[in-house]
Amino acid sequence: MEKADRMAHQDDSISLLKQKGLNPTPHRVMVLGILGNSPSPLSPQEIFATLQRFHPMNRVTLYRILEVLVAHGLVERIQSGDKAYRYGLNAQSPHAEHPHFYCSHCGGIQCVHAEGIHVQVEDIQKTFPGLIQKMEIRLDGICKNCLRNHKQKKTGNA
Amino acid sequence: MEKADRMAHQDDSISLLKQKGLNPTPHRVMVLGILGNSPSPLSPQEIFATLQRFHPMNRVTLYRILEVLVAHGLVERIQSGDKAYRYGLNAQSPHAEHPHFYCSHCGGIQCVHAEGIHVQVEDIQKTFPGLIQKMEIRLDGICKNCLRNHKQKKTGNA
DNA sequence: ACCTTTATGCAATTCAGTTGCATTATGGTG
DNA sequence: CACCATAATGCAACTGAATTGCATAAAGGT
Repeated sequence: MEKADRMAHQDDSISLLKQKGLNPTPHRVMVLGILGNSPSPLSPQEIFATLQRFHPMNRVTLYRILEVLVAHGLVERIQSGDKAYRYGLNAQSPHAEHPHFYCSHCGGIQCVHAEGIHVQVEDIQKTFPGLIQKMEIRLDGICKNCLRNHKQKKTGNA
Repeated sequence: MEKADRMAHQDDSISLLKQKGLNPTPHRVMVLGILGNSPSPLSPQEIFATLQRFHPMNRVTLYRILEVLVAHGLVERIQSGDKAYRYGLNAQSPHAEHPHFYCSHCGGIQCVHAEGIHVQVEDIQKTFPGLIQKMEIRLDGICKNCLRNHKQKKTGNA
């Protein structure tokens, strides 16, 4: 990646943080930058590993930064399908509700952009006594890559 | 609950286990019975606590039994919204896809039976390169009870 | 510079879940 | 019945993610 691009991304992160009244510390900028550069949500471990390469930081600090970013709406947190959260940038535009696909083989997560998914939360809310704040649709299965790699080996039952 | 009911449930559990070729051990029958009596999915901790009252067993044994039950399709495992799984009986009839509601305040889970939820997995599958095996819709929010308790605090009503 | 607040680091802890291995049923065969 | 094989359970120790408490460093305001 060109240096100018990185700088631009950094500026983006900085202004995002400032918009939310958050101190744009180097650590926060880095975390936000990593999330912004990723096409899919990342686990804290993945973020942590990426950080180690250029900008090592304490695990706890990462958790706390993610916590702050989520609390201020800069980052979305979704169920991963195993036992951990994944983090990704919140779209600035009204966040289009889309399913996430979780590969039970490699543990990877993908965003699924599909028409035909129109769940009317409002309709549910009409009859549901609690307060619905968020909806998450998760698809479980085997991703394209694992499917391909698996086809030859796959023999017999599991 | 009447003794006859309990016995009937026990018989149910036993025959379910036998149907799947599983040894209907007392522990397994107990776990299945607890799940069958619960209107909503339970965490291993909740199941464990219930077991302690009449039928104490080792944590590990519970985990292993749940594992076996899930593997044989007797029990469904869903994401809880915090970090743990919840377990519930699989409906014998073709399991109607329904959302689960997760209360971020008390951590409770409820099944939501709502019309107006018609996600066409088949439509997604047409354009999605991976293999979709399962879909989960999770609603997050505040449940009726927590909502009420929360209002009471705010308004001072008792 | 001084002090307060904020951000980060480090060590220790929690908690769910898992693994390895010993022990106890259970079932089948001679 | 004795004997062995297997399945089921228990116990202890371990893992890995996440959290907490407290110490230290950095940033901001007067």
